[in-house]
Amino acid sequence: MFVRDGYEATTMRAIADKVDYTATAIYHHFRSKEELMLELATTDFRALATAFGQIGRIEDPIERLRRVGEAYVEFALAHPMQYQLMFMTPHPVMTVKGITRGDPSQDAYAFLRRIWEEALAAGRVRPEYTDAEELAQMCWSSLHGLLSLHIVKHNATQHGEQWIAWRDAGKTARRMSEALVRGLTR
Amino acid sequence: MFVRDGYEATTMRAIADKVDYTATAIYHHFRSKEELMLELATTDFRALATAFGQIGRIEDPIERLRRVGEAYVEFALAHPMQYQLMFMTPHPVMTVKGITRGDPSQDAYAFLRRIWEEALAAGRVRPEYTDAEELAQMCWSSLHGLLSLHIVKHNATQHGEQWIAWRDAGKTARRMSEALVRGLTR
DNA sequence: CTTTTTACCTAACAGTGTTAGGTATTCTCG
DNA sequence: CGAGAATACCTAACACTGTTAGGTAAAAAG
Repeated sequence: MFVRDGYEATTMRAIADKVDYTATAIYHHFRSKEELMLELATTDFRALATAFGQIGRIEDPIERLRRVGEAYVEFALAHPMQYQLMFMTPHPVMTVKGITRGDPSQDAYAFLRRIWEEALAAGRVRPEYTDAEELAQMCWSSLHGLLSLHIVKHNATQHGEQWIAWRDAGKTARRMSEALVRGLTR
Repeated sequence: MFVRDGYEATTMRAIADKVDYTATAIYHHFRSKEELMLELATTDFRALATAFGQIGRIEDPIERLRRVGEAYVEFALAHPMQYQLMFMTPHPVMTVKGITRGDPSQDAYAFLRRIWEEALAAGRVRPEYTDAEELAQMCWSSLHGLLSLHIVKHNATQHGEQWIAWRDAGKTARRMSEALVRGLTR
């Protein structure tokens, strides 16, 4: 229901009706609506983290970059609601259970930044770019933009007309990343 | 109040209190909360549209692309709430007053697509990219990603810790666009 | 077999956007 | 100028939201 109708549109009473309980019964198992949503999302977030752990072993930083992008896109498209919760809500829940930030194997952003640090050290980057933080933010932003637009567009087209002839998200994301990396490296 | 606290957090009663009226008084001037917000946003949206009209006269498509990106970024950073309303909410208000879609001088996306159509016709694009729609979506997405992350990060940091060492949005946007365009053109 | 914990319910609260119905004030025009 | 109409605003209230208080029956513990 969260994925189909969105967080706001899914009411506690509607959830309770679905499982033949009262809304108040839910509060004996979860402290709040937010915590319920979070509990549902946590499993999938951990799956993303472990996928990153696998990728961490790849030697070539640019190849690792491609793979981490792929995994990220795959996650966002498979779990749009979780993605929305994590990166598109004004009140992001900072500390998702079991995901400590700062640890590259679990924190997507720090992982991405480290890749660029290695690429910089290896002399693979164009001279005008020297800031790993900036490079990471560029890469993340471009993918996030495509994914978030696809997610809100998907929600919007359920309730009306479609405006733009959207191309396949996964394919466009890959080709965009290729172009961006081509423009950043030498 | 909409810009400072966000759309949801700004209640009709709070707005009414601020101007020493009752909440119901507002409904004699605006049909709903959404229409009130829209009325406030419309002025700024038109400003963006006219800015695009000015840029439309530039000959070189790539130079025009740079300028349209600049104007877009400037708008988003100056009017974060309007930007959020337009591109980041699941229920986008499709028909903003005075902005008819499909018209390149007013519709940002169609404008961007036309630029790439011209660039393709002029042979300025790498052979692996032949779809103006895809090219437009890549450019728009990358800027949107950076801007939307900055906007939600700005909202988030008001209520707590900051997570990422964000670089200046305008500068990063420009350098990212440069890299992307470099990777797309020849 | 008693006691405590658990699981669930009915009512209700405080808050939201919004509407119905009524009352002054202002405007229109003969 | 003055009667009628339109406007501007108010108080109550509705339907909905997440959430809490307090009570009841069943299950678990000792």
